[in-house]
Amino acid sequence: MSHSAGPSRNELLRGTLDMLILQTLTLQPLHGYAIAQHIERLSDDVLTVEQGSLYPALERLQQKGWATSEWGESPTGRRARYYTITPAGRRRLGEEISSFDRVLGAINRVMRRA
Amino acid sequence: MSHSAGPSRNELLRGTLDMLILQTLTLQPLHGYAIAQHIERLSDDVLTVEQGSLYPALERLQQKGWATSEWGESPTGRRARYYTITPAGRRRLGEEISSFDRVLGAINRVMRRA
DNA sequence: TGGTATATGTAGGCGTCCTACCTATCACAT
DNA sequence: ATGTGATAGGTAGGACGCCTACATATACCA
Repeated sequence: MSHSAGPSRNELLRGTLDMLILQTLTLQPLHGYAIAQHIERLSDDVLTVEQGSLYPALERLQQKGWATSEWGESPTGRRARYYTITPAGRRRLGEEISSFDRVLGAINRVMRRA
Repeated sequence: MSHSAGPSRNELLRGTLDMLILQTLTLQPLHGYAIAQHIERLSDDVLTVEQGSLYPALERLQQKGWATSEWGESPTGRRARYYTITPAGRRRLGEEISSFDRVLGAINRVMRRA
């Protein structure tokens, strides 16, 4: 175990993982482990990306045609699968952002702070 | 059917329904159907609250002690179960709002718009 | 020699939501 | 009178997305 005690609370809004991964891949192709680290660090460790969520998500993105992958070598010299966002993936990301903002605005109106 | 064709897209962020219901109940005790309408209308019909989501959610809230209910009569003269938020429910609502804002801030940082 | 970080994955379970259904009452139009 | 739509409450079954836990392997360092 790398961190202190306490039940690691589930800090990820359901349905946002694909968006976060696609956004991360707009910067550069990355392997899964690095994608997770990037999301966790940019979020100041508020978000956690478990392997059991990450790899199925990456599999989904490929099946939908939003990312491709190929084996490569990480900076540390280990084998790693590098993921690249596709043009369809960029379009999809735009749609997910729009939808997210739309729903978020709606939530804020219900919460009386729009 | 009351609305036009097309697969009614799932417009509700997973995990936010309890928060939206509790927030609605801070205004006044309401019955389930009216809660759903209130959320839908305040959200400009962006959010939809299906009965299959609503009633299990209300059941959850009662089991957790965040709301109580009693039978009453709606303005239209029909029998209706009125839900009231408890003090514990108000505390819970505060926690859910804090958590939501924390995660939202984190997402915005990852999406590079914090 | 063993532990930690890196790296990829799978299996099984769980909660939340949706679809689809059912019942019932009341208002209103046909 | 008949039926349609809005109001009102509910259940059953399944899909989906995430988590926990496990399994494997390599590189590096103490």
